[in-house]
Amino acid sequence: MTIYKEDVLTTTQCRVCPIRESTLFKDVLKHKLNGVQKHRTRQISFSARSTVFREYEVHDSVYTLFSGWGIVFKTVNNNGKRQILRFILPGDFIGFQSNSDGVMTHSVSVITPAVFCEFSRENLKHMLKKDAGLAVRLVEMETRDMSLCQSHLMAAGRKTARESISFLLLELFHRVRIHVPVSYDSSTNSIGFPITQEDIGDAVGLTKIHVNRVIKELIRDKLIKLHKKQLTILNEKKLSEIAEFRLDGITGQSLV
Amino acid sequence: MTIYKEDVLTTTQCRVCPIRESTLFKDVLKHKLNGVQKHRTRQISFSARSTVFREYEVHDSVYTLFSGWGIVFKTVNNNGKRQILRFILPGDFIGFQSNSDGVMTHSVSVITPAVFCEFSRENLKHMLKKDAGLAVRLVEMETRDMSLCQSHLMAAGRKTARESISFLLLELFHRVRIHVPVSYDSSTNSIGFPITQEDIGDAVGLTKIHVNRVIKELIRDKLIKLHKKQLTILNEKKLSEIAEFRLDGITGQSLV
DNA sequence: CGACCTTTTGATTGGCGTCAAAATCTGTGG
DNA sequence: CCACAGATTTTGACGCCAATCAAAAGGTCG
Repeated sequence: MTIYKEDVLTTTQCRVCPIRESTLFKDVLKHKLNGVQKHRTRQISFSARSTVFREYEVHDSVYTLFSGWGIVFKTVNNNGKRQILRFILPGDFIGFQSNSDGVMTHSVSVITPAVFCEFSRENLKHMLKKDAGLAVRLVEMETRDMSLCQSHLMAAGRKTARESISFLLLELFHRVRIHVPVSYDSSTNSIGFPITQEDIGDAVGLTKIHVNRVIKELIRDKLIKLHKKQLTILNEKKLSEIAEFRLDGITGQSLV
Repeated sequence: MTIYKEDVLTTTQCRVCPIRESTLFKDVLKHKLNGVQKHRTRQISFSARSTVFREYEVHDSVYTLFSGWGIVFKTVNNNGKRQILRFILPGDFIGFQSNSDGVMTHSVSVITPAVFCEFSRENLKHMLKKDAGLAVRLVEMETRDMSLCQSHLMAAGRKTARESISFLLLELFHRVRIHVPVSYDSSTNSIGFPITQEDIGDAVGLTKIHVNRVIKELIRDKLIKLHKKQLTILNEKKLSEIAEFRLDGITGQSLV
């Protein structure tokens, strides 16, 4: 983990960052950014597969991802197994918790090289208390993440391997397509897809071996193509049926 | 579903209700309750095993549970299987979503006879925009629920049946003990426990048959007792170790 | 008391895990 | 630019946890 930039961001720097529609500070950018930036805000870059913070650690920053992919996960101490709770894409917000001791309930690390913008959680909490609009935006993002988490719970608990994996692929495909358009190639209907089959397994609750068997099936059935870190959706209709996937909850519609 | 009381609640009626510490309207009770109550607020009671609202339906109310137990769940359309996403206890808040079309992403029904207090979601959204304190409280509750959902995802994905079931029993035990003290008997360390083994299975992603086998084991090992809708924790230390259970995230500490 | 719901037990099956190892890809240094 | 080491994917054999099927026993409520 290397500090990319220690000093405070300027408004200009933030404007050029690829912050997507549903990002926490969307409205803030217009008129309150100076307030946000006053307190220990900086960019940090991480090398591939490195750790941002760990479960059980005290950590008092929150982050917005600028570029790269990351994961939020927990580990079973008994057996060391990992469960990925969600994938983080550019524009996503992480690290917020409402407990007062600052002990994290999950770990975050990155898959690819990644750049985050860091904020103080305490400062964010102060701002939330004063700015209802900001708080509402946070609620929105939380409910979207909650909806996704619930879909994953349903997949892990009640769906077959084929269904769960199809769901995850479609979810990531559409999140990238909508929120990270630079990584989406509309001519081939494909996205950059930097995660391993082991990551997929840890997200849906399967072993990498079984993930591989199922993915080969999906490829054999001409539903997807997966090659050189590129994921192509060949038959979205059929895949969506298998996964029982629907776009609501991915789009992140606004409350306002 | 029967309408218990059509007219608006009075402040007095609300005071006597067993609203627990972390309820959404905690602070509001003091000085803003009139505002909350102005718009179509009433009590509704449901008979055991009846439905409050269903996934895919448009539904524009939100609720606080006064008494009884309920569940939030989703159903796999392919095979009709149910996944319980969370159990609702007195004081819990349900029905909030940030999507604008009001189509619910999950179903809610009750286990026991239950009484809810109903609010208009639109009205709540308006209030949120004006009242940062209320929004912050909602964020708090959302993050607590999120933390629980993530724990369940980890259980479903990466824990054994014994571990998952132990976790669920401990979670419910402590939530009742802390938030519904009337249902907790400290002399026997037991709680009223109205759910079936099938409900447990649908929450952790197992069949009722397997749940039964595992629960019999837990009873044989003198970790719990389960009789006549009463759950007794006999060996909390060992059970917590098996489940990797910790109280953080259940207590619902305040952000403020 | 009778119908239905829930729990319990037994027998059998199957989806996915585990173990092992080969094949392929990737990135890094010489 | 190649070589090599480690990471990732792929394949096969085998085992086990939990699902499925079936049915009895016990509880609950009108």
